[in-house]
Amino acid sequence: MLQGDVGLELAARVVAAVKSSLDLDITPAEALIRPSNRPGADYQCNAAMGLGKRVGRPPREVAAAIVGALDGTDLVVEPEIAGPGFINLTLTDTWLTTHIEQLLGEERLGVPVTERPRRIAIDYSSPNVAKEMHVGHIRSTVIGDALVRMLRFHGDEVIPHNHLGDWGTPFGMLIEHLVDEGVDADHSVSDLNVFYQEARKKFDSDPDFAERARLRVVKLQSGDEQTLELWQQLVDESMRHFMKAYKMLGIGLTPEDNYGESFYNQYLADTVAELEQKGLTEISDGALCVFPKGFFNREGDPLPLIVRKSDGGYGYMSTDLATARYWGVERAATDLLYVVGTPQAQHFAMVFVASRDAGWLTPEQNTVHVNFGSILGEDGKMFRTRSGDTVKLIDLLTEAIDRAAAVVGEREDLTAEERASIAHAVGIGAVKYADLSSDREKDYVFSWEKMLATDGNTATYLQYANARTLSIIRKSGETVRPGAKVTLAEKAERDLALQLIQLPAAVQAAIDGYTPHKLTTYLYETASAFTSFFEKCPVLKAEPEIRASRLALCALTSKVLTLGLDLLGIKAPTRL
RNA sequence: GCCCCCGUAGCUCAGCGGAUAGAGCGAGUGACUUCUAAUCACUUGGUCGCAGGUUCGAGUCCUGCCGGGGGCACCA
Repeated sequence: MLQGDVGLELAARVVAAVKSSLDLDITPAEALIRPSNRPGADYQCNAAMGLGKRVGRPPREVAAAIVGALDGTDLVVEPEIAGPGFINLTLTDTWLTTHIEQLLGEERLGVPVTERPRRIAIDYSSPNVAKEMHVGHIRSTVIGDALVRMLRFHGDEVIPHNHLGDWGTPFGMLIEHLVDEGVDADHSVSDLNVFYQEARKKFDSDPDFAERARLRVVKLQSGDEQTLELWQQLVDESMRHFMKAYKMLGIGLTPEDNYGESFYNQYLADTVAELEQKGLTEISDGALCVFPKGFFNREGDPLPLIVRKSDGGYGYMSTDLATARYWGVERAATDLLYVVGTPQAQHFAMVFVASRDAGWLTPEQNTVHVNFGSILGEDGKMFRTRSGDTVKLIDLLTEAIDRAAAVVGEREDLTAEERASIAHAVGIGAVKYADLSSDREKDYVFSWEKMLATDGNTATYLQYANARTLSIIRKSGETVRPGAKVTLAEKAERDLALQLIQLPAAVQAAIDGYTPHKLTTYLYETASAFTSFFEKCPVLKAEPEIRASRLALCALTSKVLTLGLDLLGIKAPTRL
């Protein structure tokens, strides 16, 4: 049984052919196997041109030598050499059908488990306590969750952590405001945004209050019991809110995954002491700083990470160094992933350099800022939190579900419960998919219309295709069994089959670059290949053998779409 | 001023150094008594920001420029 992608197998064959015909050692990557978009060719090998240069022979001659030595009769039909030296590879129908038949019985649909699992600590979501989650939190939360799912499926040990903004100076004013409002009034923080804004307003306008807030910060940091209790109330209330959003979104984060700023607080003094001990710090403008090499401010002077502020307090830079130290040393993670917006790129670059200088991370340990573009308003400007016009996350999700419900409501053959469940899957899926289906590094213009669209490259389209596959199978009254005989007569059937075997490559590509959109693109193409097949190839009315074969294709399509969507954190309802 | 990211069809976006740059939306024409029309087929649409360079081959790599965005000392 072939594990993984066919492209890898083809590459191995080409490597062997190059060795035997040209006596050259090349890597599988150098075999340059690519899926081909040429009619009639499934894959192509682009190695001959480069090798021709290397051995000083015409590329077409090299291509002919490779083809002559290629041991691939079980896999591909006689390859054809085209243009300057492209080798067109077409899978035999025998191989393709056999492979499809085998995949039907395979839980992982051909995706291998990694042989070298890693321990991956991933920081994502990271909302602020006492602030309601808004659209700006979608990206980190949804992308992070998808990465967790994909990496776990890949076989890695994944440790998610939610870096809550639950500590620091704002909590002085928040706690004082809580005291003013009456500690027992359990509804006092029910609307977190209003609560925060009121506290802020009082802090700015009432010097008395501001002074109390400052004193409260000192109490908090010195561990005053009563203050900690109040603080805990704020955190708990916020967590209830976060969990509500996570539950709606189908995000797996729980309070167990909380590693907020308050958690790292206990490590800050040691972290800083260690930096001092290693001679990496210096005092600048009264602040204790680390100056990682290669970073400069606008005057051209070295740019610091301020590890202890001039007032003796610790800021986010100390905390982020403490996280790198904690996950790199204490938890021995092999990979540290931070799903945080692009604007913080320089900050993370500095933290990574400083952490390596401090010896907390070895060269074998990867640090990746899984950055993503900003959410922009319709005006193309940054969607600022303080603009007052932010869309609340819960409102957005509710709206998305309502819109989906309006369409599902027309279905009369479903129970109210089914309709609600479908509306939820479709609405939430639309929002998540909108965020996962484009290159995460690019900025994102917020638009209801785009986010809730149900046509084109959207979650709804995939869910719809899946529901149709299952509808056919349901109506057939049969269960498709592994090993069901498959034949590929029509072009639409073969196109679909070829698409279905490429899941492993798509998953790997998405994992390699932490780029979920590579998977969404593949799934969209798969759904598209299915709908073409659906239009052209009747299943239930076909002759028994064809019918069985097409049912098998439907079944495998459904498995691929369902698994793929699951890796993205999107539900695939059996009916729509 | 320095650094980072982006610039592909009217719009939103894919595109792994390979052949004639692809989808969706929009617009136009067809297709539901037939497995779900939340669909499909066909048509329309491009100086890949500009100029050099590397290469057998550049949307993709390098340099410079133009345009947009972001970051650049005690907020995160």
